Amino acid sequence: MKGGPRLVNPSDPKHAIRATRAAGRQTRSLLLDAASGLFKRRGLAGASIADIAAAADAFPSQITYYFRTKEALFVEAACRDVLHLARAAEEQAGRARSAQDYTRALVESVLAADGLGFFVEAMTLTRRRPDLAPFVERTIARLHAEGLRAYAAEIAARGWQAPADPETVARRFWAVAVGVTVEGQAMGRAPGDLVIEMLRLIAPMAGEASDGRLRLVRADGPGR
Amino acid sequence: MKGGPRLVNPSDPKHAIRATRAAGRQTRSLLLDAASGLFKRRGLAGASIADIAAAADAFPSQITYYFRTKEALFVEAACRDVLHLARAAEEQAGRARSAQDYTRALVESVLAADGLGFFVEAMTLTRRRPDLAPFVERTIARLHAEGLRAYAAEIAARGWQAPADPETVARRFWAVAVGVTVEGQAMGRAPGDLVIEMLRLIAPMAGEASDGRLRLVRADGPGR
DNA sequence: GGTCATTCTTGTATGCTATACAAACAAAGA
DNA sequence: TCTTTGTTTGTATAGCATACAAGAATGACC
Repeated sequence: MKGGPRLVNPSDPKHAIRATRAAGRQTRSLLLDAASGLFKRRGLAGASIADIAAAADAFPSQITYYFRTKEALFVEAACRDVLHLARAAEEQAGRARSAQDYTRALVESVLAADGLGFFVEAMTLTRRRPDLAPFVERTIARLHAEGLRAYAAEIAARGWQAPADPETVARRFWAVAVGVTVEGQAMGRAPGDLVIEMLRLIAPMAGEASDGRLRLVRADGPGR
Repeated sequence: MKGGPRLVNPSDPKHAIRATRAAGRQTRSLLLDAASGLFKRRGLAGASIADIAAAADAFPSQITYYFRTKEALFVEAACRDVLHLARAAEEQAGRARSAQDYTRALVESVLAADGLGFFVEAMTLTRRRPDLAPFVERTIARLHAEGLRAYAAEIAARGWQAPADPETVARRFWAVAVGVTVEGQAMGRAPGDLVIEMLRLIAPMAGEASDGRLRLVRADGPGR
């Protein structure tokens, strides 16, 4: 039949194509970048496939070729983004000299420029698209685990004592960050206000005493 | 010109039509009910205007007539729903005999059947549709204020002492509820797990002592 | 170097959806 | 009865995601 039509990914139509050749990897990456930028600003419904393709200097069909659906692209971009965000926040916090500064730097970075809002939309999307849930779940698990590692490393390196196990603190941190982000979005609050609100929320969980100081103390100190 | 076409709401095209006649009020209400049911289960993008109209035995055009846009209908339905949810939760909690039971009943009702997920989507929608933000903001303010009133009433009626002012507790409660709901959705956790998680999160804020008991005590007791 | 399968790009077609719009119809009030 | 206003019924349209077709590039193997 003189070639005939070649079906896209005939072996397993459920999975997105992992670009193998250099050009393909490049295109895929450019699409992800463009999607990040537009989705972050306008949300899932606010950015069309045509917009994204145009921003990446590509064809709309290339999006369906590499990601199957717009929503799959959205989730992949959001997950990649939030992991970058978390890494940047931890790096920023790593320069802190006290437990209080550490927490504040972490919170400020995470809430800055509404980086979480993007990922929150991906989280809520999984209700309608359960097939994309595993991707998001893995990302949340990594957030907890990597935050856990960074937290544990900080504690060990600085000789502090933690008021709760790192995993619990990490889960609390992200749950509260999500809640504050969403409410802040809806109420149109400035990032600075969100930081203060979140610090107030997580401080007692992190072990803030009534005098406003964190209970993180040196292991050889008077704490615990 | 023999009548001619009658433009929809020519005076102010920005506002939805408040039904005045009995039939109109009925139609509007049926549409809201149908929208609540479908949106709650399938989300904004998961339910089409045609679906909702069919469920309400109405015409798609009637939705645009009464609500201008699908998203406005979504927000109105979500806000109405979450206020009902809050009222039901407070009524449920009102039967509690201890401060611990009060908190637990409140949390269980709010997290039951994912009633918050619907409203969370409305909150995040305001980023893309700032014109709908005032509606959501007013609802959040009412949630805080009514929860505040109920909380204050409980405190006064039972002679308990609060560890923080009611407004602060209300804001913390809702922020944490939102965060736990979203993470629970994404991680596919059962409602029971969410209740436990949220109780752990808000307990220290509500004044839980290290022995697990809330610090809410009778005013003539040993507390505070 | 020729053959061929695979990957990727380019382009078109389609079905669905929200919504704008037109006009008939119903219900009051003058 | 006539007019105004609210409501219903019906049609048209533009935008969208995506399915699909087929050429073009790439690389492996003989």
